[in-house]
Amino acid sequence: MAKNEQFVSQIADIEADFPQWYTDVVIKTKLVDYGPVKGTMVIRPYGYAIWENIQREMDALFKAAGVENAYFPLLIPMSFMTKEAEHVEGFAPEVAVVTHAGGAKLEEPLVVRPTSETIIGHMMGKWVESWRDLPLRLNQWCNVMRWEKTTRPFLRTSEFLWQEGHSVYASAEEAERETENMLRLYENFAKDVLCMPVLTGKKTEKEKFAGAVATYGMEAMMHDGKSLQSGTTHYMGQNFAKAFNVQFTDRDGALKYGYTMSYGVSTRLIGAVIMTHGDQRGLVLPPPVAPVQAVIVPIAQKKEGVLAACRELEASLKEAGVRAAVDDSDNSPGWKFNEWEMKGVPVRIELGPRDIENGVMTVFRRDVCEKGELPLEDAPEAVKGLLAEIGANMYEKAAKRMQERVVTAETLEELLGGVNGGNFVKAGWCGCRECEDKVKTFAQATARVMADENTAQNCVVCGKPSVHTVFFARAY
RNA sequence: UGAGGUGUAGCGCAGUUUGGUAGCGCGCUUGGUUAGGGACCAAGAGGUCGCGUGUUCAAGUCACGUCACCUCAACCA
Repeated sequence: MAKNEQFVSQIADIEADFPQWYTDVVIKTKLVDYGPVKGTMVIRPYGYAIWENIQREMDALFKAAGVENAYFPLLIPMSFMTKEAEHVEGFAPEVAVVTHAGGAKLEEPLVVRPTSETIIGHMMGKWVESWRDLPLRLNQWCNVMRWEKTTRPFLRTSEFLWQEGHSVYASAEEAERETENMLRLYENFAKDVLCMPVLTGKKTEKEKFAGAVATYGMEAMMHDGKSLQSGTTHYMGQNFAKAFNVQFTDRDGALKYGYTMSYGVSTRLIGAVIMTHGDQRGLVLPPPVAPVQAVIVPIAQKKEGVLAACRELEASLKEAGVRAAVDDSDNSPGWKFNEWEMKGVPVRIELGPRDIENGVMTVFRRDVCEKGELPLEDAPEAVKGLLAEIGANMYEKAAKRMQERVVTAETLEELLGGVNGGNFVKAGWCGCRECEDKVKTFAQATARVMADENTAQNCVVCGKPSVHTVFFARAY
């Protein structure tokens, strides 16, 4: 018991020191380790398995929507980056540049992709000739590099894994619609797969992607009330099409520029999941992405028949499509309980001589930390039902917390009070950059997304009529 | 880039004030006993005290320099 307390105390207090709690959890649960180059992280097998599950689930949605996977080069000629003026301005400070290769200085420096709009735009310019080639809808799973000044595992690292989707359409309407559709796809993914509620909406001019006409984002609320941008979609208009000559001959025989859009989510989603669902014991993983959904802990495992019964249960769960595992290590049961709880496994099954005798299994739910008993008969169906219930409960819990912590403000003081209390603050905004900047200076909060409808009367800063109702929050 | 802090075993730390044989807890290895919430006993392995220069009979400890990391600020689809 004393030992347990000592161990648990190694994880920072989630209420008192949330950033430290986060760091403790990602390191101690062996999700990641720090890389030798500053700002990089090594994703360990347990962390990578979460990413694989995210990839698989999201890929299925993309395929169903008609998006195809492709791959483009890591290195981009510097000249590509400079073709779109705003784009280069936005990314220049954080690109890594390759100046030497093959033992000699390169004629033209190459940038390590911070995002692939330019190189994909370049290729699309070659591939698109006719209206029959459109729409062209591609996605790639890859790594990108952005040389950030301060980093934190998953939330902001110099190199990270993501998917970036890029599409060209013949008309502005279609491209804009796709931008909003993809935002909705992300929102549903957050809900159904990550059990995570998000706020979605259009970004302000100040916050939009470098080179975009419009950016939409989804923002998740972390335990401390700060916001984490967890996915974005961008409508580019013809900005990139013109920079990269993405032209096609339309039905009417006229040569026209296409309309492009892009969208992406990254390993940051893992950080969002950790910070949304985690508790004082460590991770709480949504069942759809948990590498192990049900761990079986044998009790008195050296006793005749115990381990065999565990294996049998494991096999039947796997048969039913549950990611199950038996922990037959030499550690004591208590040690295993704590270890797997810290690692966020949704369901733990304890199986000992007593259970086997009674034809039951002891079942522990990670989301509510409660133990119960279920009959061993029909265990796979029961566990599957439990996993679904856990997922639904995790979403409800997080959604309720978010709802409770969205407040409105009429004045800057109220806004400051709101974000200080760990809330998202819904407030009116006149639409000018000066007022947006004042909020940042006064309350260290930024406009996360704009609500679909303007429901506020006046701008929270200057008092002029409100043009957009904005969700302000402190952000990671 | 500004301010502050920390570098001692895999992890967490004590030791630095006042220079004198390198320590503790956890983890790890081996053997045994255990097992329903981080078990116990015994025996082990593991360190150029971030790096460099200097002072000294003697430096983890003092001085100067340097590097790395952390926190806050700034920066940041």
